Amino acid sequence: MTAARITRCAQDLAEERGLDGFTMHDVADCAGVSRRTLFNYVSGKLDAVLGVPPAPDPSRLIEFRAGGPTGRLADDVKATIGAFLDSKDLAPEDWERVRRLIAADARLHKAMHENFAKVAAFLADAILEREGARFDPLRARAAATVTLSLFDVALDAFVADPSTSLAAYFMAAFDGAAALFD
Amino acid sequence: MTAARITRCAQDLAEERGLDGFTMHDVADCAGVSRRTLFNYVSGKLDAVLGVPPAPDPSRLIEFRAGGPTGRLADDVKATIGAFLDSKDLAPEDWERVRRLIAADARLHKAMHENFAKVAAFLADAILEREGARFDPLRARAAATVTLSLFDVALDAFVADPSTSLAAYFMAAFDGAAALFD
DNA sequence: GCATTGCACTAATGAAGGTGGAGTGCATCA
DNA sequence: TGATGCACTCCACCTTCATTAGTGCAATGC
Repeated sequence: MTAARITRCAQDLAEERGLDGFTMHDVADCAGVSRRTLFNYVSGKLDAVLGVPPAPDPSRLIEFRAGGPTGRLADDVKATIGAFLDSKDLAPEDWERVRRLIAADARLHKAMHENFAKVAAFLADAILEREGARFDPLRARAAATVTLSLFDVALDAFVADPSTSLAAYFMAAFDGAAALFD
Repeated sequence: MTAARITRCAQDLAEERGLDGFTMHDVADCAGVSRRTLFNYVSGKLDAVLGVPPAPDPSRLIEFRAGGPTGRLADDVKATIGAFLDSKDLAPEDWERVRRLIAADARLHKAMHENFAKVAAFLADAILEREGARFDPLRARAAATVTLSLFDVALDAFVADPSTSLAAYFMAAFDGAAALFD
């Protein structure tokens, strides 16, 4: 449908001409909507190219806040973020294209980081709710920052070598960080 | 002596005029050395203002690589970084001035981050040596990135509220991250 | 003999100005 | 009610220029 068409057009144009080589008017023409309408589907140019970011699954968040799915915080963070990262159901060649685009322009890399930063902040709030007084604001901040930095590690690894999925790299980075705190 | 004089002059000038409002020639005149000699003491303008970064203590690094001081990785990382952050022996009012300068100019904040990034990379190498095959490159990268992000949390907290030392904030952030992996 | 310094050079940065296009609000239309 | 046209603001990027940061090298002085 329209959002997918927009993404495909934006990616085609970005690969051909680079991020600065096409306008949102070009994308709109390609996708068959007006430029104004385009912004009803994507929040900006970078998201047009990257595709609409997935929304966190409300039921998983409810479960997480209630202490699930396993009861162990680390495992539950892992499961929740892993599911989020896997929720973007792209074919391998689409992931490969996203990877190439991210590698080619630091602004896209930064946008990925920033999109995930929102998720990490959300998760920190959820941790505060779930864990109560055990987590003060500094701890919540540390948790969010660490989660985000592990995403960065995973993203860098994915861009460098896409034979492993972003979610799997995140899991590995998470385990690596856990080993630091053994 | 000379390095301390350079730092004091650079800080005076930075507080009066902002980072762009004085030249290295001004600092040199104030400190009583030539501009050329100034660079024998500091690597650049930002380090003139922040003071020369401490060097990691070689004996502590040797101890760390050998599996010390306690044998538990998390405790040893904490102890080693804590000692490093405490090794800059400034009076409270000097720390307060550094804090004000960092808060006033993002470039100084960034320089602090980058100075610590070198330490974090060093530590990751030391972890690789100490822990051997248990830590592959991705794990080492995750460890370094997490350590650096916890420094960022500590630095932000210190700039916002300097009633606690940078080292103590780092310890608290480290414990907060450890709680994430419980 | 080594640290300081002067000098000349390159590289980097900030300021200022301009521009195209991103992003947004609002009214109209189908 | 969603799509669209239109007008507007804001912003990122580019260019130009001047200043200064940073650096290498040779000379000097203690």
